Amino acid sequence: MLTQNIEPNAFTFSSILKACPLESGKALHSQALKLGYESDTYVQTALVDVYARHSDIVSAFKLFEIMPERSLVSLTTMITGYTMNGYVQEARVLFDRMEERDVVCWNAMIDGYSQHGRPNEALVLFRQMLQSKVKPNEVTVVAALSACAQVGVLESGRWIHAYVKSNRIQLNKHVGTALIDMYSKSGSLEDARMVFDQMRDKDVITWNSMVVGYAMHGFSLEALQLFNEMCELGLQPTDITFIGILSACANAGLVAEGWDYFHLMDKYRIEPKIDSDPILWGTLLTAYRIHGNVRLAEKIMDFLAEQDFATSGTYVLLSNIYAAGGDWDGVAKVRALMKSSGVDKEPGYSSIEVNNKVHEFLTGDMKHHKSKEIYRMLEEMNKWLEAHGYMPLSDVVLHNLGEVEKQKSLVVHSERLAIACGLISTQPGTTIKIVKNLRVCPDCHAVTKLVSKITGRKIIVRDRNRFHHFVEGSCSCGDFW
DNA sequence: CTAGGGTTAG
Repeated sequence: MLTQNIEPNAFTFSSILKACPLESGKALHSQALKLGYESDTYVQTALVDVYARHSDIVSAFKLFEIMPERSLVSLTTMITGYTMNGYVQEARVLFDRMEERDVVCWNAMIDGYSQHGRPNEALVLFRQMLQSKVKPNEVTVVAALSACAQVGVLESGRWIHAYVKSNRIQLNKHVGTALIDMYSKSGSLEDARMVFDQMRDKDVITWNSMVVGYAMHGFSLEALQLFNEMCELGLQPTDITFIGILSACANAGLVAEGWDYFHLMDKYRIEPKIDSDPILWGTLLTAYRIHGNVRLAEKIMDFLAEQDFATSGTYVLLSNIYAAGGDWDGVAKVRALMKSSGVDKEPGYSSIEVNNKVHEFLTGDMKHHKSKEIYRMLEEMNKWLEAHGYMPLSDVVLHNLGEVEKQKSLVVHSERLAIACGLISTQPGTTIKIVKNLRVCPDCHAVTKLVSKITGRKIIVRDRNRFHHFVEGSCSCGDFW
């Protein structure tokens, strides 16, 4: 166009600016200035978008600031730009100042929260949207379902599913996959599978989320079965599919099959790749915990601290390695190190959803309005455990306490409080679902197995990485986690 | 003509 000496107009600029690399964006920016399109609102908005998409939030904001008129679209573009780069609060300030809001702008804000680890705020905003006169659409429910999946709130997720049905929101690929993901992360594989089976228009991402769902729950054979089905249908598995089935093989101890699938990756031209070093080091530390190799664990830890890879999780892991060997000086050393490096142990909590309300528990929490009954139930549970000859696994407790105190502190682990709450507030025989922010501790794992046996209840626990289905005294993870 | 969706092990 330029070589033919035809002058691009504002529309040309804004359309080319969509999906263009940063350097071309900059070039187009100066072109637009030369041709006098700098005050065109479409061009300006597209430029804000280009800069924000390439993490140049400063340039984006500079442009946004000098725009003579702020339209709904330009404000939404800036909100999206902010949230894309993690400036969720700044986005919210703009959002709150808007005089009118349409569905896209609500979606941008809700999704911004959801994609940046603030699912509860996403859900609060979603409820506010329902009160407003703007109707949610497919995009809204996908963002809201993703938030439900993160928090693990099955009842709220179900409500949104019902809302989809009764408000003529199309159950397209995106909505369907979000539903599958929400159901499996909220502990209901049955519902996830039901949505999966009902969907007519499935793509590889839909299949992946079902495969990953099965793998996450420890249903390895189902995951492999589904993988075979998708291959027979001629679908090309992706790296995520392989993550799902390889972890399924690992959890089920299917070593030979694991290698077969690993070699199959070649056929689909998928390169083995590792994209998160710190987590891999954490895995190595876990292995050293299992094998009690303190010296190597220390070496790794020094390295991690040096590289700024150390997280509260890796410190706690090292501390547990010391604690398991009775090295309380080591434990104290790690504590001091955590303090000096400004890393806090992430407080563990467990939550349970009862009647659409989420009840959250910290260790030793007394804030619940039914605390008295919950603690009475805990005592009851202890009696059951004692009668079954249960020995507490007190090694796992982080602190240097006497044996009696250690056991006391195990008894009030947040997971046990949540289970006690579930036992007193749901019908006998119903499944109890718990969500935890950390990994399950070995003691709580053993206790939950026994409680499932004694009460005849199925207890489903979602921890930081995966699901545990406790049924009749055993767990779907096969005690491997 | 401008803005917005889904899956991710250890």
